[in-house]
Amino acid sequence: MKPNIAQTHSKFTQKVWAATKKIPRGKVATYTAVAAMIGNPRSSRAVGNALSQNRDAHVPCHRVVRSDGSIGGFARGTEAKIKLLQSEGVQVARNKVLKKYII
DNA sequence: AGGGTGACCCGCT
DNA sequence: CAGCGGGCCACCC
Repeated sequence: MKPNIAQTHSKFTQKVWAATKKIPRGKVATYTAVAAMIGNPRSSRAVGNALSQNRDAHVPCHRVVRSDGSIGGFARGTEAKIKLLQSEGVQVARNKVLKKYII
């Protein structure tokens, strides 16, 4: 269960968003990669948590996928996430982004 | 301080 | 290739 979403975001969460913003259009990064960018290569799970808190489009959270290329999650649904990626030129097949697009 | 949850990951079967 | 189990981490009550 997810009670109420806190408005005050921790340092960690902000770092996650900052790293996510750096992902270039047309490319994608894995949760682990983002975790590594902020200096916590093992916090991939926590990264997913942080991104789930972000409901705004200012952060390209749709450019973050799983390490195996599978889509992962998205507040507005997996379908929407895939569409966004494709609209940016990222090819998706069988609910997975091609490895070549992963940084 | 402790327990539960989640947009994860990896190894084994 | 799919399913299961155990491990990791940050955050909430």
